[in-house]
Order: sequence, then structure tokens, then C-alpha cells
Amino acid sequence: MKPRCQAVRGTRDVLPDEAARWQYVEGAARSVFERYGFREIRTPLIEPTELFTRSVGEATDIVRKEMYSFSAGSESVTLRPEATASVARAFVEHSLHRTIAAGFPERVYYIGPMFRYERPQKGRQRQFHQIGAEILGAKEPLADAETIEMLWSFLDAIGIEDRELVVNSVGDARCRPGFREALVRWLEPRLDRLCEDCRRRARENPLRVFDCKVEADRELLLGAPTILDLLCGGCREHFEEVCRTLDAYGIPYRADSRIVRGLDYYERTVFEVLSRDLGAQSAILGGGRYDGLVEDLGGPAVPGFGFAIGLERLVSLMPGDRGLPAGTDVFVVSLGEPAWRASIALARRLRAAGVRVAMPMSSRPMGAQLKRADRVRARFALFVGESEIASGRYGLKDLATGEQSSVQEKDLVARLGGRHGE
RNA sequence: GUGAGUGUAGCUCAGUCGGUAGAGCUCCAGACUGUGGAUCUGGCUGUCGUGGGUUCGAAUCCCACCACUCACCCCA
Repeated sequence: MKPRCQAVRGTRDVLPDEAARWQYVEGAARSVFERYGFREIRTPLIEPTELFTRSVGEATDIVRKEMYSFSAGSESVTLRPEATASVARAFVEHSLHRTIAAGFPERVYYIGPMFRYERPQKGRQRQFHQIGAEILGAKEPLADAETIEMLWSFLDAIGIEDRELVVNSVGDARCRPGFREALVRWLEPRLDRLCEDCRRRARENPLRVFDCKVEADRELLLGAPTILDLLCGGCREHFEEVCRTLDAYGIPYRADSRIVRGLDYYERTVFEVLSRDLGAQSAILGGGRYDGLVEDLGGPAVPGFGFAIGLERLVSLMPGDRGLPAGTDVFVVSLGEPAWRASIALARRLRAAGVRVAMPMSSRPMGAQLKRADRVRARFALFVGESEIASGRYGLKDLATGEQSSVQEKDLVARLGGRHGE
């Protein structure tokens, strides 16, 4: 059979078995994040194009060549390539800064799809999903460290063991221009010894030369000035306090002056968590501080810190025994047409009591029903035949142990473990 | 945007020198009319990615296109 239509390039279907794993991850994120005071925020998938050109940055790859933009009426809109800008926009639009008391920032998290028009490869789709969180109104280093600590707990909770935390500071409006200048001055006379990509980076976004993958370039760049040596006093102090707090938490990390993020709004702290099992796209998550973003979007000077996790990447790293689909509680095996009819009402009563029930859509041979019960991973088979209906006692078989007992209907719900999800 | 690899059944894959389509798994039925997983027997499913070319004849050779995969780039 040839499908008449298929999923567009870079998008894919998450089928039920895998969706169960997504739900597991999302549930763990909500549970952990809410312990730290984060509440969910939901923002639109489409935003004014200007939101991203202003925040993410005109010169970034995301804005220059990866956005799904189109005109709707007279305005240009864009499918969001990330959500931090949306959260900041909503924050300004609803004057949420008025709810912030000094020392008590607003914390929000989101889960949803993002869109970037890139060439798909391992760990990279055109529609992908992020779990992210933002903490707005805290300039203190504890906001950075505590949020990173929360992420570490979250990764623990879902069993991600192969991970490395790297942190850096990219300075702020006071010290970054100076560093940038020093770096460009250092690069100028060495351009002909660098690869083509690095020569382009030197022009467009000099800090990015540090994550070049060419070995010769990396060696040469060891001699380049590093941002950590040129931080201003405020940025240095902030970074050192973040590191001290991570030490106090006992979270292992590597300070790496080569970590540079691709979005213009980052200042001071930036960080990533890397894994070796992801192929070339090695980042599970990334984030940092953006103290100027809210103001850039027309709001008051409210500092921010946040991160985004790649959901697909996370799910692919999770141990295979996590987040398996829930099985059925009971399969109603009916013997003969009259019993099958009677089982319809029985199934309704059990479901109303919160039991997960499966049964066939028509009377079927018993062998076929029991095979099906195995397939849907039912814990019990409930036998319904004429003698059971007459006596009001049903045969209940534990499909794992093979033990069978006779149970009255009023005792069934307790035996089957009803009230799921309540 | 650049480069390389791969497209055969629902899934994983064989298919020799160009000779007319195969296995395992899954699914369905039966063995087995009130007790499943195992086993055995039988059965269903293909525009061989698409279009063109060469040839008596193409899954196989050639060209183009499409999709997927991996890498560059970039990022989650």
C-alpha cells in the first residue's frame, strides 16, 4: 500500500508505545519542577516574526535561515523556533513584573513543539519538542545554581546517567564587547591558518570559533584570549558564586570557556548538558542567563535565567525499561453470544469504577480472547459464561501466576485495582 | 545550503552473471466447543521509492527526481 500523503520532512509520528515514554518524561518534569515552585505557562505556537529577530538576534542562524515565517493578513508571523522569547513577551504583555517581590522571582515552565527549518539528522528534526523553564526577576547566582541543580535531579529521576555538565560565562554588556574586540584582534593575523568556517565566524560571530571541530584550529585557539580571564568584576563574582554553589550541591561540572550559545540574548552564565550517545548533536539541554531580554522587548529591567531540554534526545537516552505503556487491568473473556452480551454491561460498570477493561467487539473463541489478553498485557482474565451469570460469581485468573479464584462482582473492583488516575 | 550512504511485505532483511519475488518476525485461521504464552499446520500482504532510458527480458545496468539515514553547518 502506498500512502497518498506522508509526514512532511523533518516531522514524525510518535506512536502509542513511544508516546508512553514521552508521558513518563513529561510527568517527571512536572513533578520535579513543581517542587521548585515552577508553574506551567502556555504560549502560542505562532508569534510576530519581530519577536525573534529582536530577541534571538538578527545575525543568528536561527533567524537568518531556519524560521518558518509567513504573512497572515498584513503581519509577518513565525512558528516559534524556541520559547524563551515567548515567555518574556507574555511577561511584558501581562505586566507580570508587578507580581514579583524582591527575592521572590516568578518561575514558569513549558512543554511543547518548536520549529526550525534545518536539514534533519540524528537528534535533529524540523518539528521537535522542548521542555523548558524560566525564572524571571532574580539576578542572584542562586537562581542559576538552583535551576541547574533542579535539572540534575530531574535527570536522576528519569535515569539519565551518561551526562556531562559544562558551564561558562559569556560576560555582559560591560565586558563582552571588550573581549570580543580582543578576540578579533587576536584572530586577524591568524585567519589564514584557520578553516573556512572559522574565517566566516570571525566576521559574523567571533565567539563561535571556540566550538570549531577541526583539530588544528582547536590547538591554535588554545592560545587565544579566553572570556573567563576578561570578565568584569560583577560577572566574575557572579560566575564564581554559581560555581561555589554547584560545588556545595555536590554537582560535578566542567568550566569550559569554549561554550558559546547561539542566541544573542544570553549574558553571564551559560551551560549545557552533553551526552556521548547522541551522535553529533551532543547537547541534551542548554540554557543561560538573559538579563537584558525583557527590557529589549519593551518591559522593565527584569533579569532572567532559563533552559530548554530536547525531549526527543532525552527520550532516546532514557533506559529502555522506563515509561512502558500501561497494560490493561482485566480482559473480559466471554463464552458464547449471550455471555458476551451480558459482559457489555459488566465492562461498563467496571470502567465506571476506574478499572481498565478490554473485551472483544463481538463474541470470539475463548482461545483468541486469551491470546489477545496476553497481547494487551492484561493482569487478569475475567471469565463470564452462563453459569457465572447465573451464580453471580466470576472466574478471575491472574495471568502471570495462572491462579484462578471465584469472585463476586462487588469484590471485583478492589481485586482489579480500580480508580486509575484519580 | 554542502557531502556521503541507503530505498524489496506491517517490521528486520536475503535476492548470485540481467531470466519475471523470498525468509524470519508480526497478523489471521485451525489442531484446541470453558482456560493464554509454547509447538505444529495452513493462509493474507509487494506499482521491488517514483519517472524515464538500455535490453528479447530490469529488483539487478544507466539518468533524473523524491524520501530516509549519517556527517558538515547549527542547535535542544
